[in-house]
Amino acid sequence: MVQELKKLLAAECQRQFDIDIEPQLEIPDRKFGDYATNLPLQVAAKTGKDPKAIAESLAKVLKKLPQISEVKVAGPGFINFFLSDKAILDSLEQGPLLHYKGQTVVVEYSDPNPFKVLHVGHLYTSVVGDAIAKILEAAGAKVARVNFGGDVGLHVAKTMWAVRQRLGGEYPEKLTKMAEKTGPDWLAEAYAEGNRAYEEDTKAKEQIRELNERIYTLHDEKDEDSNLAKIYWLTRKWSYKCFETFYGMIGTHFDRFYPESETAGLGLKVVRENIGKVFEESEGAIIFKGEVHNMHTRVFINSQNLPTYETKDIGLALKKWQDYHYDRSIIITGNDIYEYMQVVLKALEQIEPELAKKTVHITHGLVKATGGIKMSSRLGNIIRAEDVLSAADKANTKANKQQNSDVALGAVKYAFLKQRIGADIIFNPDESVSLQGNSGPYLQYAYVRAHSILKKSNNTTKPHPLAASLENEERSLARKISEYQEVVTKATDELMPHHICTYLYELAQTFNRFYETNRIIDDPRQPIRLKLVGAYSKVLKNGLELLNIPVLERM
RNA sequence: GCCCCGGUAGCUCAGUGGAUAGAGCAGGAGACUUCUAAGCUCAAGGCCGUAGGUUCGAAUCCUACCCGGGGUACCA
Repeated sequence: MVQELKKLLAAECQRQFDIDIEPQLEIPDRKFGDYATNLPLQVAAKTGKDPKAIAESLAKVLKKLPQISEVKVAGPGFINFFLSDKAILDSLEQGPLLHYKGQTVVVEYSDPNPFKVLHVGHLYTSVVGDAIAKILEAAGAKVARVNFGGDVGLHVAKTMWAVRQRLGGEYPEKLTKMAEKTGPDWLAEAYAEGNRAYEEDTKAKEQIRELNERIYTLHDEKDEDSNLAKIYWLTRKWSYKCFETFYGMIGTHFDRFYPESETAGLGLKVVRENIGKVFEESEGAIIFKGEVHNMHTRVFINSQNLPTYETKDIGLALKKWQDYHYDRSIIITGNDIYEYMQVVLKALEQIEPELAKKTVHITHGLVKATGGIKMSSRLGNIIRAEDVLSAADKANTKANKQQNSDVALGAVKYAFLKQRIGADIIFNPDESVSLQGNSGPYLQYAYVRAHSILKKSNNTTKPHPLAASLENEERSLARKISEYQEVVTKATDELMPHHICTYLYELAQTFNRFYETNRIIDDPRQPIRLKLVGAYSKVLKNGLELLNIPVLERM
């Protein structure tokens, strides 16, 4: 309906004032109306005519429409109007617009590294990335969720070095006794050790660099039998197994994992082909000069002749294209690699301009946890993802006297998703779970209440004609429900799921107010009210599903 | 130095050109005891980092500066 009204206003501006303009309809403070537009001010700016006169003239047209009940001209040239009750009732239960229909979108997120710890930052991007993938799917896109991880590179060599120290040499048989469950933490500790040694001990640094080369070679030669290879493949398997378990736990999945070892070859080939065109040699390395593009220079192939992350990322971009022929490629990472990615994308633009044009890089902040979550110094002062989940579970159990991992998970997800993507996130498990207000459990509980009414009504009601008009509080609820489609569209256009959170919270609040003072079952207005509760619970459920927050029928 | 991100109520955040800047938490007051109270109502709380500028209109755009975080050649 919004679309129709916009179109009509645009046509009217064309007819009356001979200008081409795209009208914006805003949802203002409720007392002003259901919609407001500053169109007259925009028209006035272009034509030099009096905005109030323009407003009056456009208002006349709106007044004639059956879906509009009241139109007012206000302030310096706003038009405010109310929808008719019928128009509102007709627009309940509108699903998301399918404006991504027929498009393929690759969404890359989470990106944990094997051989390192799966930390709270990975949990965050997993939740946010999943929500973005979901809203794109709801808009009709075919979405591929992909995950990029460094199974080769300096950090792997650091871990391998410490593993070798711990085993007293390259003795894979000593590892087989270790349970897969404790393996990942053991590796993460080893990484922290290796990293320290790399920085503090020049001899260790030398050995780590040498190991780095050996690990690349191991891939090139498809070595599975040497002692180092046996250690490598076994520990690598631990990591990937741990990732799968984790994604299962938070209810997400990936269509494809791209280990760096699989993108390095293609990246190297393409970078080498473009030496002299895009890249150049400098101090024994192959670099991309960023300064001409107002960026900084980065090394793509180091002087050991090994690919850096940059080259593997170029390989990844090309692989994704080969695999999916996407219309859009979305990459979600921390903002610490913003400038890095700018350089990589600029280099990609020189090689494959079309791919760079289709790529969007979304960056988010750091998660800083408080409220009883401790950093692990053994892992290098890092908070593990599972520590956050278990802290939330504990806080919920304590606050509500019963354990429910769906509530705890919903609380964590909502706490992450409700904030606009970009700035750092301060996460407090106590607040997200045990406290009331704008939280995941509040929304889950709101759904439970609606569900319980609907369930009860199934047994008691007979079909009845609906009331033709709405009472005040019914109207507020109905109006809020009908905003859903616009909100989801906005979230999809901006790739910002937090808009949905804000909306769902306001919706639940509106419902709770209504519910507090109005009977539904055994009330003369039962039929219309049940219709509203039905539409409300549908929208709430749909919204929570877009965020991948568990929807419960009982709590 | 240069580049990027952030700075809104005691705390955590919405609001990114429109009307009197909104929520939650914490602290204060209250109603009702129900279709699930993890709820509802009311009051209190603001130099929107600072100073200029653009505009009919600025938390929002521009410029400079201050504070916090990040990046800046062989890490990811």
